[in-house]
Amino acid sequence: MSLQNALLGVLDARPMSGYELAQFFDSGSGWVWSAPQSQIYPHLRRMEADGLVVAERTVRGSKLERRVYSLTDAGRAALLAWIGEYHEPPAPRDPFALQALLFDMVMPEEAINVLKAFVVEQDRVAEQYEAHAARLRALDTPLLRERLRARPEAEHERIGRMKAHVFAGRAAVARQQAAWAREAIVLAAGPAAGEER
Amino acid sequence: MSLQNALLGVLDARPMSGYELAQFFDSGSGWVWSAPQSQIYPHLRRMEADGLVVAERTVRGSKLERRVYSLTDAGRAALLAWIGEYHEPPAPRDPFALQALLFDMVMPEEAINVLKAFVVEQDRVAEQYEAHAARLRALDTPLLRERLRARPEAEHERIGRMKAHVFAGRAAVARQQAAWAREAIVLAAGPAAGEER
DNA sequence: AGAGACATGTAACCTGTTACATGATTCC
DNA sequence: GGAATCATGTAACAGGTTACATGTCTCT
Repeated sequence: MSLQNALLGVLDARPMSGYELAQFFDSGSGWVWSAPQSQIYPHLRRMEADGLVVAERTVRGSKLERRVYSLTDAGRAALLAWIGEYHEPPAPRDPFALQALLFDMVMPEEAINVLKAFVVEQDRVAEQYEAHAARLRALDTPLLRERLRARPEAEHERIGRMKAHVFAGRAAVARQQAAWAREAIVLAAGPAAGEER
Repeated sequence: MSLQNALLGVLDARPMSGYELAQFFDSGSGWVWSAPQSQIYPHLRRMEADGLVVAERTVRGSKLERRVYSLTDAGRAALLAWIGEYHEPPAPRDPFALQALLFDMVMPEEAINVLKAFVVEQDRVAEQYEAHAARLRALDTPLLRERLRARPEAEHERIGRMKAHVFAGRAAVARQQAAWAREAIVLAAGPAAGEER
């Protein structure tokens, strides 16, 4: 269901082709949801069959067709219903926590190397999230600007702050995990030489 | 791959039947990984065919068969190799963040209700994680005790602290998310009556 | 003429979910 | 005798991944 709502949510900002949506979710911009092309094209067709979106066929040059999808009233209604309801979180499935739970089975140096790579990665993603949060707060991303065109100007700042806060939250989680991993490195090293009291 | 490593990781503590493993991952104890029975039984058969585990068939009563699986050397080696290597995190896919990004589309009260339910849930799971971390730190869970029987006593405390730290980390993330959601409630409410300066 | 972006799709496979099916054993 | 638990599975489906296939347009 979530892929569908992600697609509907982006199409609410502006109509897009499958290609544009695939770019959005395949890399970079799709920071809370990602999906490959091969999942997006068929799903758009299904959503069209279900009446959630309509495709306008347009031609670039003389032959190259694009199908530009936009929300129908039914699609928008389905999206709003989903957003307005609380949904149980998915079952926990955290490969890294699983790995970390078993670190006592390997040599400390191995665990520490894995943890260091984790720290680097978490700090990296935290920076990305923070940068994106800043752009949203400044109302300075292409998609947000499209979105705000349909909204009264008085709301713009509140909307920007709400969306920025989502990414700030992701960033905070990543920072937290990096800090956690740094503590884990100390625990994995154990009572090391030079650290005895 | 992770289901497989989760199974191997539990079997390292002690041999178990599919039924016991299914109970472990279906509810409660499987806090970092979960999987239904229907996934576990076939996977154990596959791991047996791959030589990662061996099943000892035993009979309870006069007819009821159980297959008790234990690690082979190959299984243990595969597990250790996985634990000792850094693995790229899975593509981000966070249904709640997606929902939160779109809260500006619905009425503030609706968003706030969803956020309140989220806070309750995150605080609840944080408590569970904290409780489990405390039990691990006290070396007081059945599975950990089994595990420690194969370890020199001098290591017990370090192992307990490392495992507890994993759950403490999950708890910290949950607390963080709850705090984030409380801030989000304020932002969603916006400049409300009585709050003007 | 060729490289790279534009544009849409299919096929095979793996993982995970929901529901169903079957029977034995233990405890009250 | 009946309920709960023990015990092992299958089938159909939904969601996601990797790789392949095809052709157009734009810019150099």
